[in-house]
Parts: sequence; C-alpha cells; structure tokens
Amino acid sequence: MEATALVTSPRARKPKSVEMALQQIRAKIVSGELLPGEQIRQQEMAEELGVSRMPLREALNVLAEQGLLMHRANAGYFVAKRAPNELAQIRRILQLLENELFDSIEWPDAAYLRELRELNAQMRYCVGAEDWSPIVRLNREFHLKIFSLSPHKLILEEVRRLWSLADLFISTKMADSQARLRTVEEHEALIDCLAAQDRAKCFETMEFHRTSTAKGLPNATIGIDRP
Amino acid sequence: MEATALVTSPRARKPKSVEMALQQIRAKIVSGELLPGEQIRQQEMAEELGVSRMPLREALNVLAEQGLLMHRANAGYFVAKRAPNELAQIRRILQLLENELFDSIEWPDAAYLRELRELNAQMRYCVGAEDWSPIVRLNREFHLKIFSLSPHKLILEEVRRLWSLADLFISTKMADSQARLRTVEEHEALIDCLAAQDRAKCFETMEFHRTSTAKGLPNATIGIDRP
DNA sequence: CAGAGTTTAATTGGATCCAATAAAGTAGCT
DNA sequence: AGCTACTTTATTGGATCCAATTAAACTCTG
Repeated sequence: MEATALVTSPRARKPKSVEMALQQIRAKIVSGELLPGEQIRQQEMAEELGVSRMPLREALNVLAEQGLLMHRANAGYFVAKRAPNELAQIRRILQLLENELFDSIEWPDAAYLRELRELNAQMRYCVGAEDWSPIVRLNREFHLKIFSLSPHKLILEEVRRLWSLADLFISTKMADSQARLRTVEEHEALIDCLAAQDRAKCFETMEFHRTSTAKGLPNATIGIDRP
Repeated sequence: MEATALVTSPRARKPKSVEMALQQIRAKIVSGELLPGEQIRQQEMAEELGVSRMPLREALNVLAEQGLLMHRANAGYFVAKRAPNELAQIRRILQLLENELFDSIEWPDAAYLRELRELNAQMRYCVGAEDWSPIVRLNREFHLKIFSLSPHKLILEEVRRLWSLADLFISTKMADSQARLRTVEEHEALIDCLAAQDRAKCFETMEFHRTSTAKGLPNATIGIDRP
C-alpha cells in the first residue's frame, strides 16, 4: 500500500497536522514567544504554522482543555494567565501520584536498566549545551520511563499530563549547568536504587531529588494565595 | 439589538452548540446508549444532535482528550473500552487529592453551611426517585462544593475532571435506595464536622463515606492487572 | 473452494465560505 | 467637551465542500 504513496500525493508527508500544530503552539507558549494573556489570532497563527484554521482550532481546543489556554466565547483563545502558586500545587499532586506509582513498581530487568542509563547518558551529554529544551525533554522521558514500571497506567497518564502542564512554569529555568549536572547524578543514584530493588531507598532518593530540583523554582511553597 | 433577533434567525437560541454536544454525548456514554468500543459516526451523530459536524468534531476531540473516547487516525472516534480496575485508580487518586484539599480547607460560614444542607436536602428528596441521574449530579455538586473551600483551585480542577471520568464506570450503579439514604446521612454527618470545624473528624467521616460508597463497585481493589 | 489482490463505497480530515458576535472607532447629542 | 449610541470592521463560530484514507466487498486466480 505504501508502494503507491510516494507518487500519488503532491506532498507525501502528512504527519497529522493537528498534532504538529499542538506541539508548535505548546512550544511557543513554553518558550515565551506567546505571553500570558495574549490573544491568539486564528488567521495569522494558521498561516504562520502553515495549516488551515480547522486543525488549528482543534489544537486550540485541546490546549484549552489542558489548561494552557483560556477560551472566552466569541472572543477567542488567550494564553492562560496562571498564578505562580499553581506550580506548587502541580508539584504536590505529582509528589502524591509518583509515590503511588513507586509503591506499585515492578522492578526493571537488566535491559530496562540499561535503557535508563542510556537516557541519562544522553542527558549528561547535553548538560553543557546551549539549548535547554533537549534536557527538559530527556528529563521528562527519563522520569516517565521509570513511572512506566507501575501497572497503574491511568495514574501514569495523569502524571504525564501534569508534567506537560508543569513545563509551562519552568520555561526558562533549569538554566545553570551545575544544577543540570546534579540532576544527572541524582538520576544515576535513582537507577542504582532500582537496580538494588530497594523500595525505601527509592522513595528517599526521589524525595531528595524533588527538593533538589525545587531550588530556584518560583513560589515553591503551597497554598498561600487568598482573594 | 435583540429586537431584530426574533425575525432574522430561524432558530433564535444558540447556547454554545459545542457545549451542548459535549453534554449530550457524555450523557449518551454514561447512560450506556453508546457502548464501549462502538464507533461514533460523525454524520449521523451530527444530525441526531441537530448540529453540524464541525462543533461535533470539537466536542469529540475534547471527549477524547478527557479519556472518554479513543481516536484512531483516519478511522474515527470510538467509545473508550476501559479496564474495570481503572476505577480503583481513579478513586485512589481522588482519595489522595481530596485529602489534600481537606488539609487546606477554609471553614465555611453559616450561609455556606446552609447551602450545603440545602443541596443535601434536595438529594434526600430524590432518594426514592426512578431516575438516578439527578442523584449523581447532586452528589457531585455537593462534594465539589465542599472541596471548593480549599484555596487550591488547580487541585480542585483535577478532582472535578476525575469525578466526571469516574461516572463512566458507576453508570447504572447507585441504584438501591437504601444506599442512597445512607449516602445522604453520611453527607449530613460531614456537614456537622465542617460546622464543628473539626479537621480530624472530617478526615475520618470522609474516609468512612468513601468505603461506604465503595460497596458494590466493580473491582474495588487497586493494582491487579498484569499483561 | 480459499486466499489474495483490486476495486468501490463510505467515512474521516482539511479547506473554504458565510453568518453572528464583539470590539473599536466615529459621530451625534446633551 | 464628555458621554452615549451607533456604525463599521475584524475575528470568531458554524456549515458546506472536496480530497485522502481506510475498510469492506467483490472478483480473479491458484
């Protein structure tokens, strides 16, 4: 069937243009190219992304559902203006859910451990890089790969959602390369705990890692905004 | 401006047709009119709801994002076939998050307590009714109104999402009127705890309420599916 | 008769088009 | 001169249309 594909279609690639729009817009938001409160003009955004308004609208709809955008009826989509303390709430939820996942983890085999170390090695390689986006991506990939060891796939899905919500806030953070290196080494320690199948140590290391990465995050304490 | 409205438009009302489609389809799913695994034909569903395909597609997209539908590329939307143990995972998450909300609750004033009792009174009134849908709705409204006392609005939003995901599973449950009555009385006890501003008792009562409503739910234990 | 290949039909995905609404700018009135 | 009401314009929301892809049915061959 794919034998004919290369000749029939004028432009052969069509990797789900709505998915691409989703990624693009999300990138624009986390990179700060789109500022909170800013309205997204569908027409210009559509031609900027090279897609039509329809897939764009679907993407916007999804983003709004995920909480990255606000939607006022007959007024359009606006980049969500988020309170800084919401990050603390996200991190708190993640703490709870990730612990839950750890609680039900199935210990990884040698191959899996090797893949984890490989991911971390890639991350170490990027520590000094200029662009911080691959680090963020690898970091998320690493953690989610660990959490995938739990059979609680729905909780895992929750965690994945919240991670992608969280990187709205960190955006320009995680800049200093010393913190990056520390992260990589803590990851290594975490893998060791997994290899040793020591659940208590897993929790402990994870908790330490959490507080470690929390340094320098805006408003790390939870629960102090009042109208 | 609305002076002209009654003559220009064939059907004057337009209360966000995508929102309506969302509600309708969700209702069709939870009521069992749409069975898990079933494909949703956009054309017929559109004319069945009296809307066009575009708002329908946006609604389907949102439902898919919320996990009620699955979307296979170029094949369409299918009602999600969910493993029964996923309910246990949802309830576990809710337990964690709701406790978190309770932890940060601001005690309600007299007016708020009155509104809670009013909600519960309405629920008691519906205990013997044939149709169980108002009960489910009132029950959710009651709990969410309590959780709204917490300043952690983002966690609250999470909880709200999970509740609406949960009622995919309960669907035909909560049928026997004795359980309904028990629920109403436990709600009353919960309000008393709030009025007394006794946090520990709140937790205790809530935990009891949870296990109480867990009776008769499918596969109430968590974490036992393995491929 | 069975299986594979091909054709055909139907459904989805994307684009363009039209109407409805809201915001902004202008003119008129107090 | 300032405020209000109206007009105009631009943007969103919804509908129809066309192409691309998939799934099914039919046919042809081994």
